[in-house]
Amino acid sequence: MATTIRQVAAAAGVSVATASRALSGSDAVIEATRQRVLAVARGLDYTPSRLARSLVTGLTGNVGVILPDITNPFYTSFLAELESTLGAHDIGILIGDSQEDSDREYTLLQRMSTQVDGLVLASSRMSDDQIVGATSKLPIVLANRMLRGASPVPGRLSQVVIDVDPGYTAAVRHLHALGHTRVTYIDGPPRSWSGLQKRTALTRACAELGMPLTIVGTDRPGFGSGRDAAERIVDGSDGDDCPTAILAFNDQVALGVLAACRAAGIDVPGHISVAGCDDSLPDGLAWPALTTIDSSARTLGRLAAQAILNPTGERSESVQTRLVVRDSTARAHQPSTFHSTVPQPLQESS
Amino acid sequence: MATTIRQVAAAAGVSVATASRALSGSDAVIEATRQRVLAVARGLDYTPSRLARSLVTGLTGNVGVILPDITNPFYTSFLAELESTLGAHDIGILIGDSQEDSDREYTLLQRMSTQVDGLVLASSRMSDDQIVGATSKLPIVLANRMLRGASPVPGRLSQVVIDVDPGYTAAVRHLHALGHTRVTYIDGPPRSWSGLQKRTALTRACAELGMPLTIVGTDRPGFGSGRDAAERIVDGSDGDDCPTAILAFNDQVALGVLAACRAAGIDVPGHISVAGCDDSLPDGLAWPALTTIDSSARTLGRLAAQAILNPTGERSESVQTRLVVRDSTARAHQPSTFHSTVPQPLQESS
DNA sequence: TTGAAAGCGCTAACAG
DNA sequence: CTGTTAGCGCTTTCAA
Repeated sequence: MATTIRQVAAAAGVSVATASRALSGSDAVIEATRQRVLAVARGLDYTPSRLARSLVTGLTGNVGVILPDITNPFYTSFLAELESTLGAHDIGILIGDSQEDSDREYTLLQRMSTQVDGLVLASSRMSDDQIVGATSKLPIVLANRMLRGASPVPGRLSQVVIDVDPGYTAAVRHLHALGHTRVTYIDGPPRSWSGLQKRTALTRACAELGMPLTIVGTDRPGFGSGRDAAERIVDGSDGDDCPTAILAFNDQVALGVLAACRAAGIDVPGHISVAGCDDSLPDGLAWPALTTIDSSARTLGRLAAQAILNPTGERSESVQTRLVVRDSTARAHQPSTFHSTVPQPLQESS
Repeated sequence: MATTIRQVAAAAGVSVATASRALSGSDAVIEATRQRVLAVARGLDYTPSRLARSLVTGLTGNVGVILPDITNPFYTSFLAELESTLGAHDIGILIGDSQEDSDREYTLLQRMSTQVDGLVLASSRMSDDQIVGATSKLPIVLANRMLRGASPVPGRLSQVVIDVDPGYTAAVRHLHALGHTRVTYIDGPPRSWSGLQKRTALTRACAELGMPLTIVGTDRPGFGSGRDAAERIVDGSDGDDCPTAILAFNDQVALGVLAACRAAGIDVPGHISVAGCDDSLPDGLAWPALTTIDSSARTLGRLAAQAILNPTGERSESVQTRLVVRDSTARAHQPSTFHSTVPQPLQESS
């Protein structure tokens, strides 16, 4: 059995109360006593039980983090920043991977609820009602997701998001200026809030410029989805309706697009321009260097950590985005090289 | 305040003892009573406090996982498998990122020690003594690391590792058979146990074939390190001592090597062959497709989870490895042609 | 089959 | 400044 505070107290010849005070750095202890207690504690290799402490104080010193896919670099960066910021405050992290499944997310939330002081829900797939309901058990930080305006935001809910609008709008304008006429967007998972934001921004920006937009969905926003989607796009097109540019939900998806193009012998950016989102790739990973939208998962992690550390009631912060132009986007390929120039009507599913 | 078992008991008209029994599925409760308690509990939205339960049972239902870099896909896969396996048994996970730092690792261990039932140390950078010492506080599963034979292995320590020897040996023989004469190995972090294994396997295999081996180190085993190391290798060599093949600590490093070669106009595998380790890349990510050593982080995660679930005293399991030949390794380039300033086409006759 | 009571290890009044 | 006392929410003897 591990050493308890009672043994420390006994060995130091003081009461448990005094031992507790000495150990927890209360100033209501004379220095000599404190030193004695501390020395004894060290000698006995005493580690206070956070469990017992939590039970009485009602504070656990832990926060729970639930995310859709711990294998996705976006969440991994987010988590790294969160962990290091909170770790510096001696706060521990309970982690749960919901695997994009809202039921599993709820189960995890339940399991964590009695052993954490708060919860960070990254890209939650739960309904607004479920989330609002959960705030009655715990303070919650919603990351990369916002409640639809309608529902009243409870006091114990913070929201930190990435405002993708400027970035995606700039991307569309950038492509338009380069003469692109048909752009396809490869979206993220169906229930993704940020996917909705991106679709919305793109739809608006394209409409403003009179550019047709095609949207295709994926289940998981990774390399494989991007590659598969791009293969379908390329295979399913004759020259006429093949997009001149592909925008992706994130850099991983864009990487998949680049791979599919390479495999199909399609030059990027010669024939098709490609852009990603997150600016998450180290220099040189993508070839050609990927035009992307700078949206830092790390920054989001920091904001989430601050919301946890500083729960000033409801709050809502957002990370700005901007376009980073690199080598994967260029002047549009001349349609004449394709078979025909007659524009086709494109369906749009948003 | 959340509902307590006392309130449930009161509302159901039974004692807390009975309520507890009903809730925890003890058979010493008449069915009618159980149903009543359960109904009341549901009505009150009761969630049992794991904290309180832990305090009395001495079991937390959590395990801690400490790893060197949560941003590294290897650990991320490992963690995903671990989380999902343990999650299925309703076991929670406390996570800690040591950032390759053994002091931080020890701090995390301390912090977790009173709120977990066991600890998984992935690629621990702590000393054997520290690890052995820690087993007195907790059952420990060492993943991707073994104690040096000397120290007696305590009963509460399990070790699950990847046996890289077959894979790296096969890689060396493969290169030798292709006529390679100078191979350079780009290693992982200084204190890495698996790095030591790899160096050892390579050194032996090369010695057996009379092939010289150069080893260069990195701090963090990622894309950037691989790229930088490869740049140095290429820049620092004139044609004569430039390696004909580069082996890497893992696929991320190998990816960096590929990028550096591409940037320098060096053809892979025409001029230099490259191989990674882990077989962690989705098909199409690397170009050319990467020859690698199949060593599954997921499998390691599963073994670690089993060691936690089934603590049959000391145990030691290992995952086997084998070479997966793809397109990044080929017949060695003839030194005489190396000095040409123009990159050579891929094909080569033999 | 149920209930009363004794803690798990710790902190937080309240006295002294 | 220090000690005594009462729990935090739960499980688990031990009796009934």
